[in-house]
Amino acid sequence: MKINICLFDDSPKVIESLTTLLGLVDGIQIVGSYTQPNDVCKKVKATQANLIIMDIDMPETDGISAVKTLRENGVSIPVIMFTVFEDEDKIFEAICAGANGYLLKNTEPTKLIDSIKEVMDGGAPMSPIIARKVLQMFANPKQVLLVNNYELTSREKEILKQLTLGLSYKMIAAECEISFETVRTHIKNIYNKLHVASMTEAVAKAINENIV
Amino acid sequence: MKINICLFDDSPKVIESLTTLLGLVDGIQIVGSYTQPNDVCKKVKATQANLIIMDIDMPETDGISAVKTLRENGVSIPVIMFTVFEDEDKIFEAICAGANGYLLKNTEPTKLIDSIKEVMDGGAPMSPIIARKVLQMFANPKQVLLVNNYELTSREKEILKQLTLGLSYKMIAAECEISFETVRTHIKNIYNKLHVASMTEAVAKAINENIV
DNA sequence: ATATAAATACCACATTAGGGGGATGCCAAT
DNA sequence: ATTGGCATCCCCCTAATGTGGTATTTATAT
Repeated sequence: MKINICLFDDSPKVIESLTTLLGLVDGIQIVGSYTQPNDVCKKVKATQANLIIMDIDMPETDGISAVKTLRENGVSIPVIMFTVFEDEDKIFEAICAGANGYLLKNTEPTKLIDSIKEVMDGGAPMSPIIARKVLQMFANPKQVLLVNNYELTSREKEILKQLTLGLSYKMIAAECEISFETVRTHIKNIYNKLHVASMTEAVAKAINENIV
Repeated sequence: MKINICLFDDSPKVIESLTTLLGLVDGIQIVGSYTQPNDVCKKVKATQANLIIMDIDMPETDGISAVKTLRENGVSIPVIMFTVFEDEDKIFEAICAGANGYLLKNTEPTKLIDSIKEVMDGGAPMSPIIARKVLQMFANPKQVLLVNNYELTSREKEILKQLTLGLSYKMIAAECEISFETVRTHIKNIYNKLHVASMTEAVAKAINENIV
């Protein structure tokens, strides 16, 4: 089965060289190339592509948003990010957006072709540096965590933790061996610091922002 | 610079075939092979290896624990997991333990050699299926690890979603344009299905298990 | 020595949430 | 034709939360 590629890159040079390179390979053809991913869904559908190669840094719409748009619209054909960025933010965002591969622009032609085949076989080709960083981020998600400092005291954090476990005021009082009223006081203070007004909001915030 | 490999695999056959294969490659040599990773730090140090290939399923000590032990003892030389397991749990654990690559045992010899070179160049070689799964886990860490089917109806999910946003019964009623009592009924049903008895538990479960 | 922050505790009052019912209309599957 | 699931609505009653206060003790910092 033929591999039909839809290419997005703001640099005509890149489009040209990829077109030349991939044109030489049997079973691979570029069926559409665009310098910006506006109306990305339409463009992809029009070309009947079964693989997308997407630059990240483009004027107007960036490639990561474009991938997000595709996925939100139910387009599930594989996308390889093709970019110069190797910082963790971009990698993280691209993967979360739904990219299936991440290659740096300095990738050698033969590697690029291998990667295209690999992604079509259900793989997830990544440049070595990228793969290493992905594993690091995976193993050590702390860096990716949100920075939030609500200046909760240790007791407050402890009680917030109990809330996220579904304990009631009474149960927390028993658990911490303090009075019911003290629990109420702490929770009032927690609400003030988190700017919330209910247990559910506090719990949602605590879990989502990894406070506890 | 020579690549000196320390190999751990409980199957003598695997050790033999890898020794034969890698022996043919210039610049690569196996400097130690063991059928179990007991005293893994000592063994690795003794062989002066600069790369470890580690099976997962071994009697006594498993390969993932061995990697953990190495990392805890400050041994930072790259480790490639070499295994038949392709389930998410094992992949996840191996990476978190500190593995730098993850290859399936059906990897072709040429790919294996490429991967060894790649990991020594700072990459993170993974078999295509593994790479794909890593990205999936990365993009959506919760969904992959948990299988939840509480059989909530779409309306119930909608209301549970509102709960996680911190809305009260009243506010949900207004938002969904249904009566307060209907909201209560839905929430009672949600609690039954989730086996919880309070908003906080429901919210915590919903967020943690990615139900909404 | 004295603010300051944290943890503790209490009261009063209003609002919200939770558990037990029962009931109706709609729609799809049998 | 009837059953079952879903969404809708209502009632009663109790328990739990939220909001507004005030107050004591202890440890730490100025």
